[in-house]
Amino acid sequence: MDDLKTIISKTLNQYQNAKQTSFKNNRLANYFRTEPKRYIESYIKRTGFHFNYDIKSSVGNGRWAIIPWIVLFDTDISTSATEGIDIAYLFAEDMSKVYLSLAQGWTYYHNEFGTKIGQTKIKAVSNYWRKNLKLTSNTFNTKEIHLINPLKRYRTSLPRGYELGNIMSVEYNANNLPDNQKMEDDLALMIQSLEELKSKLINTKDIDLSNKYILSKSVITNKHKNNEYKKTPTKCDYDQQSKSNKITGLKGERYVVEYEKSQLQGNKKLQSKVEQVSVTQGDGLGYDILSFNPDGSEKHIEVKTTTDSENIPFYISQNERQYAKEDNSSYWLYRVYDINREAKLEKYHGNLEQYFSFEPTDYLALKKEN
DNA sequence: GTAAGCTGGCACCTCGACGA
DNA sequence: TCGTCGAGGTGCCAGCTTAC
Repeated sequence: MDDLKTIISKTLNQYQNAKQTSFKNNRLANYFRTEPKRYIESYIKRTGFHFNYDIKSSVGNGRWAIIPWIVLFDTDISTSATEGIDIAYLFAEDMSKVYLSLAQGWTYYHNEFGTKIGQTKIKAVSNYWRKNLKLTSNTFNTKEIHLINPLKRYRTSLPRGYELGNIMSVEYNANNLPDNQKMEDDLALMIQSLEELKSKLINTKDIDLSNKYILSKSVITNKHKNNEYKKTPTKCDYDQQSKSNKITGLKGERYVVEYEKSQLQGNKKLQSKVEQVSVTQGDGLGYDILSFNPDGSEKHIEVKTTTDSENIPFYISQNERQYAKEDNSSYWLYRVYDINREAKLEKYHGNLEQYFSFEPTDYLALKKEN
């Protein structure tokens, strides 16, 4: 199986020649349809990211595409390259470069608004996300990307749509591709950004609703100090951000696993049973880490991690609160903070009501009966 | 008035998924 | 295995707009 760098390098080097040959049963086209999916899937499994995803790639259907692409979807918010927001490798027409981009599907805007207005709309939404996402790394920038020759006339609006749909990106020059490890690291950071964006959507099941919300520019988000509500395009949901920040969360969980093992150094049998169940069994158990007390009784540890101080509030669901009450004797909440500097840990045992106050952050709206 | 550019509609192509 | 259908993409063409 080829790695990410090899896949991208092969495409950059061979695509223009391949375009001169028949599209049907083309070797590069077949390679491009299968190999990126295979590699990225194995990468996600290896890294332990937990989200529902799909991977697609295209060099065109029936004809060679001007801009070949590889797309990684979070299927909660996007299932097609034509709509929603996803992570895309977009190859420049002249194959001089490829962008890893947090990208919007252009066809949605095209079909909804037509080419001219659609371009204005998609640009507005890109700008919105640029302002409202934290740039977690200096790797990415929010400059416009250049996939096509601006002096050339194109029959299709797709390439320009891809350019305008870019929210943030990193450019890889064909003559100076980074090593595979750097590409994987960038992909991990981009997944982190996508998950942050997902947490800020108005409705993750309806991207159309979120787009309309952004385009309306009448955004009610933050609770004002005087219990009034103000209109602002900025959301500051620290809790949601914390929840969505998979990388930070995984780092925190791994930190706790190592910490717990260090506490069980005298009992190798118990030490070997410490398990990151959020990865091995999924999120449904109500806790992240299975560990043990020295007497062998189980500890069910929920890990809450932030990059900032311990005073930053964190998100906890109603189910998690309920689980803490029901599993009072075994339940622990480990609060990991300053994870990117010198990680620190605070531990809370049993019912969380004695340690924290809780504020509701979401409401379920039920239609009133007439 | 005319030519060039832009846009949307439509036709057509291939591929992959799915069901009979 | 074969037929059907949807997805994703491009080319052609007519109609509208704009610049000279």
